[in-house]
Amino acid sequence: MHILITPDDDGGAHLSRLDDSGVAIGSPWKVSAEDLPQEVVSLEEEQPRWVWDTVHDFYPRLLAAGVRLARCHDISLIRTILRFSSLVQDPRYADMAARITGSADYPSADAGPVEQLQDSLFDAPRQARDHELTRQEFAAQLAAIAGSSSPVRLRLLVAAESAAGLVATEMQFLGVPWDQAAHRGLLEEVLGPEPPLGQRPRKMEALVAEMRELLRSPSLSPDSPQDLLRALHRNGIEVRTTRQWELQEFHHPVIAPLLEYKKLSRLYTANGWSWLDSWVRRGRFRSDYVVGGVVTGRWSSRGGGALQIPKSVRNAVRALPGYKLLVADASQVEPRILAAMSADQGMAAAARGQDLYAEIADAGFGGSRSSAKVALLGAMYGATTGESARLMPQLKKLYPAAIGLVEDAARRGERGESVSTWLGRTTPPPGAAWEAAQRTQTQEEQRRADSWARSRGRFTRNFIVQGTAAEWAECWLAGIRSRLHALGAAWPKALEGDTGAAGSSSWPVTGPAELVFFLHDEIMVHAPEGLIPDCVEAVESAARDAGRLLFGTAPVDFPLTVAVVDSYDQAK
DNA sequence: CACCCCCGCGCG
DNA sequence: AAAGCGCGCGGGGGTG
Repeated sequence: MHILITPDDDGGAHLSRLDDSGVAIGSPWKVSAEDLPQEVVSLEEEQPRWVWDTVHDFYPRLLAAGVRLARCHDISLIRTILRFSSLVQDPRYADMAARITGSADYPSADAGPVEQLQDSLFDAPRQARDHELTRQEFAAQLAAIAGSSSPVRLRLLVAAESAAGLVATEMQFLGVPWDQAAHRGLLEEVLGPEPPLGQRPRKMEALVAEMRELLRSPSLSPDSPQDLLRALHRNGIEVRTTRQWELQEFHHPVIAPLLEYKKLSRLYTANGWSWLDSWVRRGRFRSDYVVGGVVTGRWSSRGGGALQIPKSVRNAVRALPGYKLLVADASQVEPRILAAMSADQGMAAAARGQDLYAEIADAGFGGSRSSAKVALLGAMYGATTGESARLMPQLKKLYPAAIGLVEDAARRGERGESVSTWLGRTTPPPGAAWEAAQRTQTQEEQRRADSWARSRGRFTRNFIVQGTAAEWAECWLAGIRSRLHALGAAWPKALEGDTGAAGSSSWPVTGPAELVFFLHDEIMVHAPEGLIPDCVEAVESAARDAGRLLFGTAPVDFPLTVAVVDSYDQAK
């Protein structure tokens, strides 16, 4: 059973029941903004799949009203996947998706078959038409999937991606528990007291004075790469850039304070007092998570640099009293994914244990784990120089199927072709740069075309691995979510309305064990101490399930590193 | 003034 | 110059 829900101008919604092909069962009905949460709760008892254009339309306010939903189909997220997927063979959905994403006046423009609805059924014809057009797109998505070369894979991807939309919204709603006082203490210790507006923190100012002295540049402005570069050159330090790793190569008294300054400056500008004031409220750091925000299918984030929380401030991420943070990290996901997708027997054998790199080192790199790791990362990223490139032939001899798979993906990219992940997410078309590269005349143009092709090859090479790893991670995440949801339902209602344990009276307790963070191959659950063993079991069984869902019986393990801690810095 | 690009660095 | 993949963000500096 599907229930389609679309927005109204007055904050209410239009709802309708749809069958398994997306065909309407009966007529849509209208629900006011006020009645919506209760209506949704009672419909949820039928265990429907909620169908909406985007999770943003309704889910945030449903969460605020204390409503959680089990499953959905997120038309916008699925549009992004299906419009390019090479598994979809009928071009009609891609055309529809192009119209929707490309023209601002859709859906009112291309009404077509629904014109007859105009005069009847509703007092608000335009919204009725929007509801019907949304239904039509949903039906078109189902048809595209059913007619694809692998409905099984696409259905899994659609379920995982839609569940990801729910998790992302829930994580944004909850926020990462953040101890503001601990963060301030840490800043004060490293940078000195919070400076007045327009001034540097004391410890940074002291380093600036020291550098000006050492470089005999009284007006040096270390925040300006140009200015800094000139000052370094005047003192015989012939760096080409002011990057850390390059500065490290030089021996000069100014290097140490300069590197220290850069470190402090980073903390101050990226996660200092103003960051705290902008992004942390009532003990929670909240950010927008953008599911499918990366071409490969990874998430991106908007606001506060949520996916770049530096190690140096992770001590401020703290469980509330009586709670713990469960931090689980999937080890070496990308090489394991490569082993499974390529069905490379040798690499799969190496991927059966806890440390894949060590196994590969023993198999062909004289036991050198670091060599094995550099070689494998180079193979997945497309290294062309240095140690990594030098080790490639040996790696290819050991694992011909695995290395063949990424090399084939690279060749396809170089030719301007597309590649796909295991579940069917496909690279977007190369676009104008590729067209231009086809019409080279001068040598310079040819050189740039070659450079573009190599770059595209590195992208497609990595895309299949990074993208499939993202699919595994979303399946893992969805599995954790549904297990925690079940745990929550079984948990005594004691926590309901109880804000004492949380210590922050204004925070709604919406469930006992919460997914609060996700970072590509790592998750964080915030849960009462007593529930932690169940959460660990949930996280581990979800990882096993994710491997089976994608790769069936393929003999590749996806082991986790699990830590139960009070603050994030204690993990790993 | 807004806008855009580059630089550098944080994360996986 | 470019440089092994994918991101977001803040600051500098130039442009209109």
